[in-house]
Amino acid sequence: MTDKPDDKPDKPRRRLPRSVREQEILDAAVQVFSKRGYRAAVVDEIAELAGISKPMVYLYLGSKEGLFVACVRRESARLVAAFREAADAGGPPEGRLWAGLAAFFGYVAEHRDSWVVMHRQAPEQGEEIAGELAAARRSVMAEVTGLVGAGIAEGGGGPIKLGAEDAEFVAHALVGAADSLTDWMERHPGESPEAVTVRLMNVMWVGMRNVLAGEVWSRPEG
Amino acid sequence: MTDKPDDKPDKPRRRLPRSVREQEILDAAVQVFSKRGYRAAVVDEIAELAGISKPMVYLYLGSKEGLFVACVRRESARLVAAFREAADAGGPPEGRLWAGLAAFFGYVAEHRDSWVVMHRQAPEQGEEIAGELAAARRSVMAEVTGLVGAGIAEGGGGPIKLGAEDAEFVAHALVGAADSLTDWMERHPGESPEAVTVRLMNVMWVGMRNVLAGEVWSRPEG
DNA sequence: AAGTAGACTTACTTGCGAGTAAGGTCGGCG
DNA sequence: CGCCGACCTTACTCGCAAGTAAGTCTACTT
Repeated sequence: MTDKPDDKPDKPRRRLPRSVREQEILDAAVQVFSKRGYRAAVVDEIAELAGISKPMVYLYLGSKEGLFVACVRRESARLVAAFREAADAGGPPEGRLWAGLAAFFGYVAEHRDSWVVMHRQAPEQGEEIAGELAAARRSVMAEVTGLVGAGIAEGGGGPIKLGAEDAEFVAHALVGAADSLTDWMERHPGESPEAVTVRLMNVMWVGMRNVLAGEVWSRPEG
Repeated sequence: MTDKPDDKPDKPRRRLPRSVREQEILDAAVQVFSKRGYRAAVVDEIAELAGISKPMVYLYLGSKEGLFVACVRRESARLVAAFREAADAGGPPEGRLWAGLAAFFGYVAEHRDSWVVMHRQAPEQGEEIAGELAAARRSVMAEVTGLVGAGIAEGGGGPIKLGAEDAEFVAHALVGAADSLTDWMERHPGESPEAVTVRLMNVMWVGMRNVLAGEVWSRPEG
């Protein structure tokens, strides 16, 4: 409790190498940006949460904007990595899509801040920020589109022909649904990410499969 | 309407009754909030866009927060009204869901600002704001859940039993997919809201229908 | 015409938060 | 030791934007 000068660093000002401290700053920034949004986030709060003072943040990350961009880059890379690792396993596209989505839900459930930061920011100022957010979304979307496209190609023997545009459409629908379902998951803590994935596959994959098989829906009349 | 027969049409410094001016302020506010996000939006800009000066905004709406809340209330009421009007027509739940979703896409395509304001704001500060946004989302979700539930009940003759929880799940997936697809629509201006709705129904409704008929998807094997 | 109420403005005050200057502390190494 | 480079701080500046005080203008009533 009482701080000994050098024996047991219970909670003294730890002196950390830059590489470590930078990651801690990013950890704190993701939390605060996620909670408050970019504009309402206060750099002082991020610094305090990281256990240092504001000038360190500016020394290491340059500016609030640079800090945010670094967050988005790191977090989107993490999500894409999680998705890819799960989906890169062999097997049919169906199983790989399942694995990818399950990884997605698992990631979002466990790192909710990360997801909110990279996907739920208002289209606020800054060409730089807008571009970085767009890039992050695009990279996630590209992963999903790839898998969906593979699924379409596999089921391509039927009477319906679907192309790249359709894969993009389904990918958008899937990602949007997944995003919205993270809210649903919060109100249903009993449901595991895997269970949610199965539910989603039941609605969307079965639909796609049957469309490919020829069961096309069309507007009743009116 | 009728031009005053006095001086320049260049600067028509119109004097408007409060009820009218308030609506113009809200129109401007929705534009600016949508473009910049709540926190980055500047009241002066809203006032200028509405053709008046800042104190009028405060006189009529009380505060920036009050202004935002009023926007969210008005816009979400509009969207719900559009959805309800389309979906209240008779016919099978399937057709009503189609009509509701088509109205939704139509609304979002035509009043993009409105949608962005009520659904894409960061979870910024303010219990008041957070509550209002949550209420807006809930009212939209409730509409969709109702229709989906009706669809489930109609198809309830099959071997699979789905309940209120499942309707809520599907509604979340639908709304999220619809939200994300508004981005897709921006890159495919050729696709009408109706066409997008048909695509979405093909993926999701067909899936739901077949799940109800017994075609359950389950995870291949790990 | 004179009075009044409500629409509208200019010109502030105030606080907050991004960014910075200037320096403090600590460990290692000649 | 003494100094160097890294980590880290206190204590500012300064601009921007929320909110307001105090008044002006005009349409309408009597």
